[in-house]
Amino acid sequence: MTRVTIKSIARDLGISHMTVSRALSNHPNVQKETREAVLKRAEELGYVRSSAAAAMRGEDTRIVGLLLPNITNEFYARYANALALECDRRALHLIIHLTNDDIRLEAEALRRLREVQARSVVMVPAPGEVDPALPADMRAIQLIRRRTEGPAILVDDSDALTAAVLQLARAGHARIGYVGAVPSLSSGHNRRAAYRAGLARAGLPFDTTLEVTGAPTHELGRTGATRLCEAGADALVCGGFEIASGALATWLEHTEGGKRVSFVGYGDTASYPWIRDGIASISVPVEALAGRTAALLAGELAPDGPDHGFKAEFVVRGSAN
Amino acid sequence: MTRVTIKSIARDLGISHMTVSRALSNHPNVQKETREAVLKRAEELGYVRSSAAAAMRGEDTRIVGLLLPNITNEFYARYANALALECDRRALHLIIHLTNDDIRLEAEALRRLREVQARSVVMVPAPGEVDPALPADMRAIQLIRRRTEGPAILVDDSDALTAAVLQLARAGHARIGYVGAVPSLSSGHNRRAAYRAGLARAGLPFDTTLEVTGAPTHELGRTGATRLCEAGADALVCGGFEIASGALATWLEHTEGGKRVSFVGYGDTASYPWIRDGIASISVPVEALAGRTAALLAGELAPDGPDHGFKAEFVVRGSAN
DNA sequence: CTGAAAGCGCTAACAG
DNA sequence: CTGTTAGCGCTTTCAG
Repeated sequence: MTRVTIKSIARDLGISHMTVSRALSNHPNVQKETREAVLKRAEELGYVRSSAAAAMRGEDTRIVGLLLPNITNEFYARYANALALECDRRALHLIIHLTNDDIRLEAEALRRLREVQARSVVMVPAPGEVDPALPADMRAIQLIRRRTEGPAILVDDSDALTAAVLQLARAGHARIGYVGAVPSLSSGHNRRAAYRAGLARAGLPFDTTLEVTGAPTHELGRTGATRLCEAGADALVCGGFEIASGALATWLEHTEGGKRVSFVGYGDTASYPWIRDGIASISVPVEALAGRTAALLAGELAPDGPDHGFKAEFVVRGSAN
Repeated sequence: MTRVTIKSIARDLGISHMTVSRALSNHPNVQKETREAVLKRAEELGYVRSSAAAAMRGEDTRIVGLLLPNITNEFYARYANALALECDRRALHLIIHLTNDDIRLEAEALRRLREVQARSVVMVPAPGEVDPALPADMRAIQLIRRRTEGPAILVDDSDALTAAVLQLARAGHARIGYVGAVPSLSSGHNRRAAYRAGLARAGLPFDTTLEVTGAPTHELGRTGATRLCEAGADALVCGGFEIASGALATWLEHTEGGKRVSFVGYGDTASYPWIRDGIASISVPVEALAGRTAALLAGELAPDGPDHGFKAEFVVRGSAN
C-alpha cells in the first residue's frame, strides 16, 4: 500500500493529476462531477497533502520551534502548554527541543530546525559568554532572557523584587540573601540590581557574602540556598524559576526544625499556596507571555524590537514574614 | 539572499551539484581537494540539508508526534521532558500537540502529523465512545490508556490502588471514596476494580455513592471530591493524574478547618511531600515509561503488542492516616 | 474546463 | 573521479 498522492488518485480516476490538484484546492475550473468524484476518492483513500512537497516549493512550513531549558519547571511547562494550545488553534506545528541551558544543545536544535525550515523559533537563550548569532533564515524570538538583539519578550520584575526585599525588611530581617543568575545575562543583571535597590531603600547594609550568582539552574538554587544559610542569612530571595525550585527544596529541609528563615520564590508554582504557610513569590504572567508570543508568531503584531510590556508582581504569603 | 542549496554551492564553485552532494555525504568518489573546497564553502555559507527534499524522496522524516491532554500536569510534563531529551539524543524531532482529551482535536493533530509524514506518534488516547482507527501510515504507541489494539505502554497500578485502600482502612476509615475515569477507558475500568478489590479485602461494604467517575479531567477531580465529601466520605482515593490535581485543590480547601478526611493522590507531584504532612499517592515510574517509549521509537525494541511491564507503587505519607 | 511542462532540493543510476 | 538524467508531490504557467 503505497502513499496516496494526487497522481495516484488521478490514475485511479483516469484523469490528469492537475485536475485532482485543482479539485482539492477548490479551484473554480473543475467540472462539478469531476470535483466531487475526486473529493470522494481522496476521502476514501485517506489522502493528505504532503507538506514536504509544499515546503520544497517554497511554501511556509508552519513549523515553529520552541527551545526551552526544560519543561518540568512549572513556568516553562505552563508557557509551553499555553503556546502549544495557541499553535494548535492557528494550525502551527510546535517542535520542542530542550536545551538544558547548554549552548551546544541549543546550536544543534537550531540547526535541525533550519533543516525542517521552521518559520520561527521561540527561545530562552542559553547562558554563555560567546554570542552565536541567531540564524537569519528563521525569525528568532527571545524569551525571558535576552542574549542578542532582535525581538524579545521580557518581563520587568524589578519593582516586584524590590518590593519583596522591602517586605522582608519590614518583617524584621536584616540579612536578606539573594540567589540569581550571573549578571552577564540580562535577567541576572537586572534582578540583582533590583535586589540591591531594595536593600538600599530599606537602609540595609550591602554584603556580598549574601549574594550568590551562577548559571541559572536548579542546582545553583540548592547550593546557593545552603551557602546563604551558612552565611547567616535570615531570608532568601530567588532570582529565577529553576533557582527557586532548587532553593525551595533546600529551604524546606533547612527550616524543618522551625528556624526562622524567610523565603521568596520565583514564578507561580501551583503548590506555593499550599506549602507551609504559603510560599511568597514573584509572580510572572505566563499566559499573557504565551499569548503575546503567539500573536507575534502569527504576524498579528509588529515583528521587531524588544517587548518589555510585562510586569511581574510580588505575591506576599506566609513565607515572607 | 536566497537559500543555500547544493546547486547554489555547485554554481559557486563551478562544478556539478552531484559532486557537491557526494562531497557532503562523504561519498568516496570525490577528489580530496574538491571535497574540502565544498565542505569549506558549505560551512561558510551555512548550508543545511533540506529535510523537505529528503522526505519527498521517501527518506524518513525523523519526526515523532506526541499527543497529550495537556502539559501542565506534572506527570505529562515530566514524561514530555524525558521523551524530549531522549528524542534530542537520537536526533528525532518531537512535535507536541495538546488534545485536551478531545477526540476531535486528537483527530486533527493526527491528520497534521500525517501531512508532515511523522514516522510515529505517541499518544494518550482521548476518551470517547467511537473508535477512530489509528492511522496506518504512522506507528501509533498508546500511552497509559488503551483505546484500540496495537502497541501500548501501560502501567499496572492495581496492586498500588488496592494497597492504598487497605492502608486507609487500617487507619480506621470506613467510608473511602473514589474518583476516577469512566470505566469505558481501560484505565478507568481497571483502577475502579482495584479500588473495589481493596474495599472487599478490607471487609468494607460497597457503596456506589462513594464512587464518582467521568471524563478524566481536573474538573472531575474538583467536583468529584466535593460530591464525595458531601456524601460523607472520610477518605479520598484518586484514579488519575488530572483528577488528582483537581481533587487535591478541593480537598485542601475542604479540610482547612482540620476535618479528618484522608487523601491519596495519583502520580509523583514534586510538592506532595511538602504539603501538609505529605500527600500520599500512587507513584508511577515516569522516566522508565519515557525510556521505554524512546527505545520503541528508535526501533531498539520489538515494535508490537502491548506492554504491561510497569508497576505503580503506593507511597504512604501523612495524608493517608 | 483540462492537460502538459517545468521546477522546488536531493540522490540513485547511468554515462562518461 | 565527475557529470547528466530522472523522479519524489505539488502548483504555476502556458496551451489547448
